[in-house]
Amino acid sequence: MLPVSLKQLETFVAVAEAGGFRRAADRLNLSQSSVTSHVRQLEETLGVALFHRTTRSVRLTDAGNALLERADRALNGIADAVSAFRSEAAMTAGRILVACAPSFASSVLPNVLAAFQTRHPGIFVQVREAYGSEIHDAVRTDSVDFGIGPMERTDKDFEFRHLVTDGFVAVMSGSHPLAGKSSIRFQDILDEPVLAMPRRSATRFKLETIFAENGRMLAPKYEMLHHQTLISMAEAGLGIAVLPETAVPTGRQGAYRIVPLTHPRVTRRMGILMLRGNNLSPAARAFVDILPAFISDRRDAVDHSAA
Amino acid sequence: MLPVSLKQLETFVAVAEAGGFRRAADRLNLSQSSVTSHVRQLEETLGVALFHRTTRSVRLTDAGNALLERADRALNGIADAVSAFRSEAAMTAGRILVACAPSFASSVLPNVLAAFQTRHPGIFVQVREAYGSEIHDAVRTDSVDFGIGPMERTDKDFEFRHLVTDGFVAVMSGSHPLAGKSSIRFQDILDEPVLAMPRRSATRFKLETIFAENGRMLAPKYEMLHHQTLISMAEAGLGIAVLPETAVPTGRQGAYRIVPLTHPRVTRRMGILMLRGNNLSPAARAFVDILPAFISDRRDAVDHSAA
DNA sequence: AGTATTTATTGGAAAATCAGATCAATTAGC
DNA sequence: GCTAATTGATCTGATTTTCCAATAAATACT
Repeated sequence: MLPVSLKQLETFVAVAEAGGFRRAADRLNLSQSSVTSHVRQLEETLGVALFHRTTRSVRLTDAGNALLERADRALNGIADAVSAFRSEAAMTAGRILVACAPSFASSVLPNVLAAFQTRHPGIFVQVREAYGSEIHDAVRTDSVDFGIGPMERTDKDFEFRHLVTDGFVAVMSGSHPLAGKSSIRFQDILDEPVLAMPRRSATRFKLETIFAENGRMLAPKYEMLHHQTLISMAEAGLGIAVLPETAVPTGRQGAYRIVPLTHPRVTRRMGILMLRGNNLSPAARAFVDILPAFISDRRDAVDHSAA
Repeated sequence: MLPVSLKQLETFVAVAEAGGFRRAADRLNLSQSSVTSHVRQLEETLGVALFHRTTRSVRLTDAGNALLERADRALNGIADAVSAFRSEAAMTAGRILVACAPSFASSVLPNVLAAFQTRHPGIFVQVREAYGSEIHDAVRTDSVDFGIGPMERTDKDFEFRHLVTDGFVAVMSGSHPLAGKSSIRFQDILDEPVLAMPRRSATRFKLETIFAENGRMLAPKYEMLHHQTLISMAEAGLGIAVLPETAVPTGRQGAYRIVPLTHPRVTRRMGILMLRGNNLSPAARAFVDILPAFISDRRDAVDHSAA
C-alpha cells in the first residue's frame, strides 16, 4: 500500500505552482491548515524537505523539484484517464460494436441508428451483419458489445432480452395463384420454385428443416445474399421468396404480395444477446435501452423475458 | 481536486492482477468488503463498470483494461518516486556539494570526509575549494548544499553555524630572528618579505587591510596558490608566510616555526554557511551534524551561534 | 441436495481529514 | 522605528471517511 495519498501530492503540486500555502489553499478550496499538514505529512513519509520556507516565500528544494516533475506526470496521467472515462460515461465519446442479424439490420435498426446518432453524436456505432451462430460466437468471444439476433438455444452463458417474435412470410408476384390468400401453409410451396438465403443463414436452416420434415429437399433455384434481391426476384415472378417477417418492408409495397406462412406457425424469438454478467459500456447500455421503443408494430416488444 | 484516490486505484489494480476480490484483499491486507467498496466507488465516479463479475469469476471490461494500463503506469511512477526519496532519506544514495575554504579543506575536512564516507558509502560528497566571497555566492545561488568558510559580513539571507575561530600565524624558518618568540605583532613583519596567497583570498584581503592601516602597501614577493607551498618557501628562508591558524599542520613540524600573530589579534569566525530557511537534504544535514565533532582542539567548536 | 467459495451489503467503530482560532515571524508602509 | 498586514505553523473539536466483522446472496463442486 502506497504511503502517500493523491491529496498530498495534489496539494504539494498546488503549493509549488501557486508559490505559497495560502494561495494553494484558495486554489484547492481547502483551509490553509490542511495544506500545511498535507505537505508536512508528505515530507515526513518521504523523509526529505520539499520546500524552503521563510514566512514570506516558498521555494522548492532540490528534492521538491525532483518530486514535482514526477508527481505532475502521475497526476496528469490520472486526471486524463478520469476525464476520458467521464466523457465516455457522459457518452460524448465511445464506440459500440454490434453484431446484428440481417433481417433486423435491414428493417428496424436503421431507425434506431438514426435516433441514437442524433442523441449521441459522439458515439460511433458499428454494425456487423452476421447470421445466428456468428452472432453467438461474436458475443461469446466478447468481440462485440452485444448481438441482435435469434435466440437459438438456451445457453447459460448468454443473457437474452426479447424484442420481437418473428414469423415467416412468403413473398410472391401479385399475379401468383397464391397471392390472394390471407395465409398459406408450408406444404403449399413444397413444389414451388423457392428463392432462399445462403445455407449459413438461420432462415435457410429453418426452411430446410421444414422441407426435410415433409420429405423434400430444398433445392432453391437462386441463392441470393440480400433480402431485397430476393423480393425483387419474387416480384418478377421468378418464384416464391421465404423470408422472416421483419425483413420485408411493410410500408408501400410494389407489385408483390406478402402472405404469412402458417401451419406450422414457425417463429423465432429475436432479441438482444449479451454475455451473462457482462457489464455493458454506458453507450452500449443506452443503445440497448432505447431499442425496444422502436419495436412499434408488435405487442411482444415489451416482453423482456430472459432466456 | 481529483475525484479518485490512490487507494481506489491500487485496489482496482490489485483486483485485476489477483483476479478476484478476495485474493486482492489478502494481498492488500484489507478486508474484502473494503475492496468491494473501493472498486464500486471507482466505478461510480468513473461512470463505467470496470469488471464483469459473476460470483465466481472476475474479468476486466474494456474500460477496465484501458484503466488498468494507465493506473498501473501512474502507480508505478509514484511508487518509484517514493522509494527513490526513501533511499535518499535513508542516505543510501544522494549527493552533497560543499564549497569549502582552503584552510579548512586542507586541515579538518579530510578527516570528516573519511568518517562520513565509511558511515554512508552511498553518498557522494563533492568538495569545491573556494575563497570567502565565492563561497558566499555559491551558497546564495543555491549551487552548493552549504558552505564552510569565514563569516565575513552579517547577511540576513545567511544562516551561520560557528565551528572554529581562526587566528593568523606567521610561519618562518627556524633560523629567522623572530622564530624564538612566543607571539609577534603585525608591525614586526611590516618590513619583512611576506609570502601571501592570491588577492581574492580572504586571508590576503585581511592582510592587506592591516598593512594599509599601518601605512604600508603589502608587496608580497611571491604569490602562491597552496598553503603548503608557502610553508615550504618560508621554511627555505624566503620570507614570512602569513596564514590562517587552521591551515598550518600542527603535528610534526619540519624546519619551520609557527608563531601566533597578535596585536592586533585578528580572528575570523569560520563555520558552516547556509541559506536562511534552506532545508538541507538528509545527507547534507547528517554531514553538517557530524562536523563539530571533528573540531577537537578548540573550545568554541560547540558555540552554535547564528549570524 | 449439500457444502464451500465468492462477491455484495450493512452497521458500528476507528481513523483521518478539515476548518477556525491563535501564534510567531516577517514584510511593507508611514 | 513603529504599526498593520500577510504568511506559515500549531492546536482543538467536529465532520467525514475508511475499515472491519457479520451476514446475505449467488454459484460451483461433490
